[in-house]
Amino acid sequence: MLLRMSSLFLRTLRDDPADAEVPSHKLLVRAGYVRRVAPGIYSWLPLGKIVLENVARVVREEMNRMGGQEVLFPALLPREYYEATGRWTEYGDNIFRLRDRKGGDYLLGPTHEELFTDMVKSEYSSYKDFPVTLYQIQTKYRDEARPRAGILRGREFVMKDSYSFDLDDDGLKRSYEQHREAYIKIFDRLGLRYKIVFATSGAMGGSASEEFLAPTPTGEDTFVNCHTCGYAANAEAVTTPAPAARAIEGLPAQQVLDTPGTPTIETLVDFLNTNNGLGITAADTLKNVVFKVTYPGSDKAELLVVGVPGDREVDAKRLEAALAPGEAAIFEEFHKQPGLVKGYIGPQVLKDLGIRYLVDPRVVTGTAWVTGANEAGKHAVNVVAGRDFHPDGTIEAAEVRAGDTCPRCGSELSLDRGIEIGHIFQLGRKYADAASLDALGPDGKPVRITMGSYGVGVSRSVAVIAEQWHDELGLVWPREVAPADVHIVGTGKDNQIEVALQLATELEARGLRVLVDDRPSVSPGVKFKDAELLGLPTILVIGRGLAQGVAELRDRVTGEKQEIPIAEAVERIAGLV
RNA sequence: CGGGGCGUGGCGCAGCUUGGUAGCGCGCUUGCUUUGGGAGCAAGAAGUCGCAGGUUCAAAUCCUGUCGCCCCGACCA
Repeated sequence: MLLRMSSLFLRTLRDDPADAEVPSHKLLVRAGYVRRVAPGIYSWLPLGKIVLENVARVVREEMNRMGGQEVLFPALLPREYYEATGRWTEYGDNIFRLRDRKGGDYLLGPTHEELFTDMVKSEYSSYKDFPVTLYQIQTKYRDEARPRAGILRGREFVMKDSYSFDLDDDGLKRSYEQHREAYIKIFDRLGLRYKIVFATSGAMGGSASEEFLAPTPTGEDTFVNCHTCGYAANAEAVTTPAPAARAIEGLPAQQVLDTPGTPTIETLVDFLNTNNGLGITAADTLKNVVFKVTYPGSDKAELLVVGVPGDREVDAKRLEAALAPGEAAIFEEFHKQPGLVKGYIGPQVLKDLGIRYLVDPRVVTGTAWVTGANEAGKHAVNVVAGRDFHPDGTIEAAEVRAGDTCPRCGSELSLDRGIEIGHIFQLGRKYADAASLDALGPDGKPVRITMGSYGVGVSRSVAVIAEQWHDELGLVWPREVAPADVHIVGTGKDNQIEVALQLATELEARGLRVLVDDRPSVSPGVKFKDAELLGLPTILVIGRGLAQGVAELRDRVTGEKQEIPIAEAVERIAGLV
């Protein structure tokens, strides 16, 4: 492959685009890889298209190597497929919906479980056909509430999604492990730094699940990390170690105190310490937050009170993850529930009111709390779990903080941000059940198929690589995804450009992918800046040393420059691949 | 959906407070010079100032409305 800058469809920009905030967005636009068309929708220019294809190629090679078979489904889908699994409703505003001329409902596929399931069902029917793994690399559409950060979160994006179909749970585990291995190879080859973390399966349903998160300051996912034992989990999926239950006997009886004007934890703690000489902290209080929980397809809302230590907020993401597919909204209509006194809610009365009460795992039997007394201006102290109130269960909804206890080894957890580049999970039989996907077993009885679902953000990976691989001068592509292996710059008033073109041809013949800057009458400074911005891993400058038969070889990663004989430079470059 | 910011040639921006010929840098075109760090000189092309209505002799500028975009949050395989 030989690309000539004199004719390459490329325009680099000297300034950062005004609408870009994150490095990958700024650089991919400035370096002429992508252009914005609409919010969250981007065009790929020649160099960007090459990088995107390179990422797709790596993904494809590793998927094939693990035995996956590539298929391609349409992005434009009729409603029926999503109706059967309830997701036409479940996905809400997040899918692009459209109508054909006859008024039929269609959507642009946000994900393709239904199609894969249906295809396997219609083609395969014997246990002898399984296991099988199918995948596709395809454009997905999601009408995100807020696309952001260039191609890190778009409304149209390229994704590899695959699905494994197995006869039993052991088979599913094997397929899952195979994918995990393949993903490790993929992301290693792409030069990405990433962390594999425990995850929740979200709206997709299913059980075992891990995410591949690329740590970046601009990441949208928060995850915890234990530097002692290696435990890592998405904040949504972190489990809180529950302390051992304590004895209730001998604890002082609960007592109601007048605490006028203390509707918040802060005012309450302040009041009790000042007026009652208690010396408590927010962590000694039990905060009770009321939510309305709705489930897809139903318009009835169920009330739920969540109890967390008063020094912690309820984390909306964790709550949603814990309730999925239910959705929680803050309850505001206190006039409809006279039993719940805003600012003074305590769990003592919830059983009688018939309201479900779930607590943070730290609220174990025998712990005593300062909490609401269900009367305006009154709180109660020494309210003991298991004696004065009986929760309906626990829920992982309290915010996670750096320094929290590792659920595996008890050390302190650290908190980092990352971008999800891959997600693998054992889906189980949700979609197989919806589609009645069975294989006929050796005994003539049907066996329900169990599925795994696995995704790689292909276009997102391009942006994440840019996020992780750049410096103040521009992009620095890992060779495997770079638009070319070498960037040859011809600059000077003699025959430098001619020589650069000759070398480009020679290297191309030896199997390298070459980009040559053969633009006449462009000043050296511009060519150097462009080479740095574009970010090919190796730069060869044919310039002022030409008369002496010398070229300058630059390593874009290390910044190292050396003047060496041209012939030697060519050999060195040829030896890179 | 809540909060903040912004809409002026292809890109980045000034002008708006105090109404009066639409400007700067980059990029683009032509010519000459220049060629190791985003060159110089000269001459050009290109904008109904997001849109609609209003005030006014006169609106990029003031008023009202509206649309769009960006950022933070909510939301989100």
